[in-house]
Amino acid sequence: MATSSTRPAELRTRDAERTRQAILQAATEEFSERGLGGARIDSIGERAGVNKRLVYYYFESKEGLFLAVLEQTYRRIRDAEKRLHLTDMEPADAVRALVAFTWNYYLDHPEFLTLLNSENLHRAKHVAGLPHIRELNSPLVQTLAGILERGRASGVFRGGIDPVQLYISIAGLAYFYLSNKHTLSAIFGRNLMSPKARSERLSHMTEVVLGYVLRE
Amino acid sequence: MATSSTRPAELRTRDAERTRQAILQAATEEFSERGLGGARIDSIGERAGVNKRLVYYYFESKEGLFLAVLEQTYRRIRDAEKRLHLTDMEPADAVRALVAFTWNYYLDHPEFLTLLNSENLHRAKHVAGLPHIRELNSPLVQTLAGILERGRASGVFRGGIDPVQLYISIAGLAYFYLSNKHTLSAIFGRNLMSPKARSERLSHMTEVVLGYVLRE
Amino acid sequence: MATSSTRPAELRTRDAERTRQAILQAATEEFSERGLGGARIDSIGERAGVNKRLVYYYFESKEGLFLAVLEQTYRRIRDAEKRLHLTDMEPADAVRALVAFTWNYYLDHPEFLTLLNSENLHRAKHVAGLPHIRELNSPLVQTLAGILERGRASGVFRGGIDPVQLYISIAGLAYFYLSNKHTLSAIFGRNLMSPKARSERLSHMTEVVLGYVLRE
Amino acid sequence: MATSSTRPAELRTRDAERTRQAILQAATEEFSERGLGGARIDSIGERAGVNKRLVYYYFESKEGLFLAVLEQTYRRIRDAEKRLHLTDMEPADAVRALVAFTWNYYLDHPEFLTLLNSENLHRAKHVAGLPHIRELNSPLVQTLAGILERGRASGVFRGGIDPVQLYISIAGLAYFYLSNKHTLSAIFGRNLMSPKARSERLSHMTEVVLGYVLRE
DNA sequence: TATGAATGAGAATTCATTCAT
DNA sequence: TATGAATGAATTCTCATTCAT
Repeated sequence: MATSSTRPAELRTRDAERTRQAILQAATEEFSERGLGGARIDSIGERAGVNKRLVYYYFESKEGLFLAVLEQTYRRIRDAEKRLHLTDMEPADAVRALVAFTWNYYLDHPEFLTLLNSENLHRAKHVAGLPHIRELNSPLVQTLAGILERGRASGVFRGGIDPVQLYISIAGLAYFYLSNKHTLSAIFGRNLMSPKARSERLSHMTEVVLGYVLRE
Repeated sequence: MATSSTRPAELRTRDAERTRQAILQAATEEFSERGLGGARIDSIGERAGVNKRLVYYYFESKEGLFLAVLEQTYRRIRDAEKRLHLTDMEPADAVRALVAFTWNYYLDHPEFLTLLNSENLHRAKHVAGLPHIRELNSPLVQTLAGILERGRASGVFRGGIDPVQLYISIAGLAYFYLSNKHTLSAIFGRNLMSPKARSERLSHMTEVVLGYVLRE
Repeated sequence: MATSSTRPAELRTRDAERTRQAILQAATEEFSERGLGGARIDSIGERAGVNKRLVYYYFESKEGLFLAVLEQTYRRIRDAEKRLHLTDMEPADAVRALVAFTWNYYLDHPEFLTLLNSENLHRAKHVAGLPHIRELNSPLVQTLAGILERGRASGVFRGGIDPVQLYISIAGLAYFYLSNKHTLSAIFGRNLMSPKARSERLSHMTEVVLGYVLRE
Repeated sequence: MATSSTRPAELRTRDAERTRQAILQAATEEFSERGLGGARIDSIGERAGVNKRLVYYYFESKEGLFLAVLEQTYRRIRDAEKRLHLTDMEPADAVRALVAFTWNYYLDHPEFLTLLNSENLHRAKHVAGLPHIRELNSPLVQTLAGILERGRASGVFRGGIDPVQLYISIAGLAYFYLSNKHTLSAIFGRNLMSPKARSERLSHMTEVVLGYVLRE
């Protein structure tokens, strides 16, 4: 049991925001590891080092908590994207950077993939109810449109590329590999997550994307 | 009552097999719609129109049933792949056909995507225990290797392409779009599943893959 | 715990109807003693000597069980009313019999009063959803109308009496005394339930009703 | 912040009393609508617009609050009764006035009925513990005794009427109709609370009571 | 093979109440 | 006097699974 007596001193506090964040963090891990259905409120309380009842105090219900986790998860990737500054780069470099960013972000934040899977299993019913849903839309799509246009204008990129399609493709190239790493590793009998394998995957992805956007 | 015990043996067997298949089909739907954790044995019994107890009679446990569903699902896609006959085609046509097949199969069998997600959420623990696990490996990888070599030899394809990477990329281009269609639709505010959108996606995917494999 | 091993032999059976009735009986007592909100499913299971889970197996939910209890309770009083045969009596005797029956039924079935109170606390939301709700209507109102008419025709009863009003009045004369016996006893400091007190109440009620219906 | 500690004492006291009353009023509504078991301290705090913790500050516990509500409720009806001045009237008029008062008070104070039901469900355990319990006793019983005696002496009333019985009967005639208005309306399929229906009920009640007390 | 009845171990959620400020 | 934070003990309900026939 995670009663207050077992909590480390720095958490044994009446700091609401800290408690809220601890729960959110614990929930992100739990939902990410077990899915919405498999996650246990008990377990989230324990991970956060708080009384289970507090989860309800702060988030109303399991679904409310899941929604809060989803929101934070989306917010974080959008924040990371904002720090990319692709517009300062040459078009081809910008595309390379985007592919690398996508790959690395998914690699470093596996919870993003599983949470997305959970939400899609539930047909996006949680995010669909969000008031600011369109803000979850990646600003990268706009940025990418600009990059593609710049590349086309300077003659290095082919024309007629839909930035939404390309954005989805870049994501897909990274996503499938990482999201299905367990079954792929088991079936191919090879470790897809070794440093070498990871490096090869990023190279491959970059080549695929550049092979497509670059004018021959 | 005229129970099966009064029927000739082969009829009894046929009924048994029919019942087994009904359960398997119902389970495929249930697991696909709700995930492993969210699926209900009760619900599977109802969908199959059989007593819940029979589920245990035929499949021992929920996990055993999930494993059987996974096996059948993999078997079916492998069977479909075998009917492709890519070796009879020109290399570029073969790649086009592979991309189209992947897209259409995922489109027609959404359960494949969600079941794979579920299994990966559980770190492939079910398929990992399969005795014939390597048979789940797609023969297409070998076929694709041959196609790439043929293309390279005839000068239409670039060299140095890893067939495993390419296979995963083709899958990923289709998978991400379809697996995340709910969140993507909600966030982009556009219907990704309209006939037009689907057709555009396939075109895009094909261009990306051909852009990569074709020698400039 | 009320596991099967603690159940008496005659209940340790797979007789569905008997189990159902045992639960219904236990629930009637529990709801009657503690109200809908105060009743405990655990406690009902224990009283019935069955696994708590069975309550849900047979009645879906606490509210479903409450509804079943209400239905049975109404059915029972209607059945008892049917056995009265008031139409065979002289009008004044019939009224006397009706008053006595009402008093005695409430006295012998205190659960009827408390269940009715609970249902009214919930604004009749359970019975309101019953398909055959009008069948809960007492046939006595029709019978009483006939008695009043016979009495009026033979000159012993006054005219213009609304049978619904009179039916409610007779019920009310008994109901208030019995339903509020605890507070009344506490406040008046006298035992309202002694045989003498009970007999006096019935006499009083009878006089009040006859004083009203009889022509002076 | 300018807290109450900076205010003069009598203002602080007035605020405290106001808060207490707000809680009491909110609790009356909550207990009345949901019963003792169904009432929520949270909800009472919200209704009163005060922090839930204050409820405990002023009333110790949920039961303590319920008791305070009961006391106030009884006090109010007794106060209203005191304003009746039945002794100034002719006996028959006094009885008419008492019936009308009872009916109208119950009609205007539905919380009295439900609170009484709650307290009886709990076998009067709260009021039983009150030190001044006999003060809850209606002075009307004494008054009624006097009226009955006056009426008998002047030859308009019959003799031998127990004022306690009559008091309970008058209450019962109103109580049952109003307390069970939801089930009765549902079952009879007619609106018992329309102005016409209410007026008819009062007429009926008055006739019943007068029919009983008046000498023929 | 088939089924209705029964169960124990959880699971989410509720709620009165107390703590710390 | 007032309040937000925190808690433990229920309580309803769920669910995979087993029993008995």
